[in-house]
Amino acid sequence: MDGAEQPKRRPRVRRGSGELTVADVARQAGVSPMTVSRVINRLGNVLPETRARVEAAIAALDFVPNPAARSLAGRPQCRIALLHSNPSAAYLSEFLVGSLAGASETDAQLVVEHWDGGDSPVRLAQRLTDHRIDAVLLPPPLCDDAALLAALSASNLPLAQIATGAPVAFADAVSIDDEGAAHAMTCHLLALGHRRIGFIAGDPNQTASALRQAGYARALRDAGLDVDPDLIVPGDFTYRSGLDASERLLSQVPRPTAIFASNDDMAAAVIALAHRHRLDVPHDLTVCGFDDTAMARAVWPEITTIRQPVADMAHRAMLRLADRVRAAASPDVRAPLHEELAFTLVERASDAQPHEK
Amino acid sequence: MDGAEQPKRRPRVRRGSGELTVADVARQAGVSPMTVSRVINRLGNVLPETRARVEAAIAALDFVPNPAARSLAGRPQCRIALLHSNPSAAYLSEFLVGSLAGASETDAQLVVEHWDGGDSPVRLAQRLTDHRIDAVLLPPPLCDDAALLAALSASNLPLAQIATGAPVAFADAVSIDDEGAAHAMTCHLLALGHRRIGFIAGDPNQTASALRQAGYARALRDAGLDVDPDLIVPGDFTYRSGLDASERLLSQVPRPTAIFASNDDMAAAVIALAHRHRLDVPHDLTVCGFDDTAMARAVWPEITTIRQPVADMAHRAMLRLADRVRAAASPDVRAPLHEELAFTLVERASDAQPHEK
DNA sequence: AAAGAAAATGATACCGCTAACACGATTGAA
DNA sequence: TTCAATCGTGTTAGCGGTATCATTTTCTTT
Repeated sequence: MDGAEQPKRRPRVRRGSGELTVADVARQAGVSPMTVSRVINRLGNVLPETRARVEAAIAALDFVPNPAARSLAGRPQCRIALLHSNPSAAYLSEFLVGSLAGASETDAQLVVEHWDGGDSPVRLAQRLTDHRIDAVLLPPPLCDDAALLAALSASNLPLAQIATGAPVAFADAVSIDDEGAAHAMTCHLLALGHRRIGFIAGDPNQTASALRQAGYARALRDAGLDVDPDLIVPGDFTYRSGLDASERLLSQVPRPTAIFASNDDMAAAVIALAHRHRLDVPHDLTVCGFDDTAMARAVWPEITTIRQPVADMAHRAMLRLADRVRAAASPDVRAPLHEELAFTLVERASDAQPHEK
Repeated sequence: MDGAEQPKRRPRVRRGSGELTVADVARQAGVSPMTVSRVINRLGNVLPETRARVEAAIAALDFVPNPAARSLAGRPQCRIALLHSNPSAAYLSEFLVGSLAGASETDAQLVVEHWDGGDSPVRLAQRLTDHRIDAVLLPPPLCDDAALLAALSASNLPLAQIATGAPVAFADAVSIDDEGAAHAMTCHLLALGHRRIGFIAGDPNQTASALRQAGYARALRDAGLDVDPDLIVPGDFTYRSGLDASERLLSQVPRPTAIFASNDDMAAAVIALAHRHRLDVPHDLTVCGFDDTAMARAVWPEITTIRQPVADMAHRAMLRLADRVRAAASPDVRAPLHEELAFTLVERASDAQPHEK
């Protein structure tokens, strides 16, 4: 041993979690870490052959980049709020599942915020920016609140409306064709042979309601039938309103042979009331709903309804917002995009051909 | 200018997002960044006076530490899976909201995973560890699946059972006192004056079912009443089963004056059937449920039920798991903790005193 | 074919925070 | 009084990526 004093520092203890890093992949592929990063992020200027080698290495090692490091190293953080008004809304869980999937895909953080209208929209916007929220996801019914939309937009927050009937110019929107779906359902009832079809409208404050009613009316007209105003009764999407509405419909003479409710809760109410009137569903009365929420399969008979791909919608909206937040600095701010996803008519047990008396 | 060549590198462009850092706080407080970190993480060995100064600086600047940097700098990552079997279960959204709150508090990542029993439990465990899941949150009914629990535990994954009736020794558990809650509800019915109280049992595969039934029976015995086996009918938590069960109860002579269903879906079915029998709820028949899911407020009259603080439960479980994952390296592995949260009896419109005929 | 432009890749320095260690100031024990 | 243990705080070196610039290679162009 020489007399020179040893350097004081000993080799530091590794803190690393032992997980793979870009360096491991780089070694395996015989390139530099930077090239690996380029491949991962699909940045151009990588020879196809190199890219292939790196991709092979990634696959071989089953490498997953560390999101924390990623976001720390320059990629802007991205916190997206899901603003809801009703924590027990039936669609919320599907909503969350979809958003969460989108969030983890884009390495965004999902923050669930609640707003019941107690604060003013402006205060809410303030609260959100204080919480460093970068964008907001708006499920119904909040997606149709004009004052809210205005306030959030004024705070320069990118917005996404989900399942709205009236997309605004300054927000992204993902929805289904409510009018078309209601049209399809009505056609389905017509095809079964129904001619007197009652319709229970939805909450007039939600934009989708009018669209659904329009689809119903168009289908009747297309079939050469008159739209009888007596067969259209108001509702507000609650079970209770469905009870009142169906009472009005079922007391008519002649009674409608089918009732199309604007959502499943009201459809469930129709079934309950029909049973109280000693009517068999679907033998004496066909009932159908809209949304395919848990209620549709909770009751008996299970309700024929329109399925909205809620999880998908939330997923798409999430990706779109993350994109927008990350691209905010760049010059090419894309115009808001209004996307329409396909709905499905799911036939269950509450519909049948009209019964000849 | 001197002739020496300028260093090639120019000052780098700042990539920072302009957000505050520990350094800013340190400057403001006149200490080093490390001391700020110590204060934030409540590590000991900081003079109270220094701590106060730092805390003041944090408050003044409204500083929030960057979670990405935090986890990158050593704190072990923490990915927790919420494993569910039914994406549209009524409680799932509350569940997610609570878990998400816990996740953001502890800087853990929540991953939602679905399992319908298609894969073997062992394969599932494999899949989870492949996805680098560190711990698993189990809501009902999965929290009672013995094979699943065994497989996950064998993979060394910390587990938390939520709302289970039978906590296992090797998992954390957060639940309510199902037996006590059922007892309380039954006492409530007795206090109203009911003596013939029907009971609809829950799915025998879920451990909470037996507890609820036991609570019902104990309350009757406490009141000096016999437990009439004819008044206890089986169910499986579905609306459909509630329909069958209540048919059996309502056809008895004398008819029960109250029916206590083990969950809200079945209670809703009781109401529907009662209406079909031209019975007014609650005038002719008192109905109550359990869980306080969306169904309880969807139907009319709204159902008197037992509220489980699902969001809180998920929240607590989440914190516990994050703790456990982070403490995994340390020697003092705490014993699993079984926690019991308070329930609430929420009175709505489906109960009343028995009506004298 | 030489010079120049463009493309591919590498090297370096961070992002914001904290583990590990260093070090001066107290405090306590011998 | 001297030396060691302790405490409070500062210093250094990463964590695992990526922005930026440097360098090398390849392809044009005249």
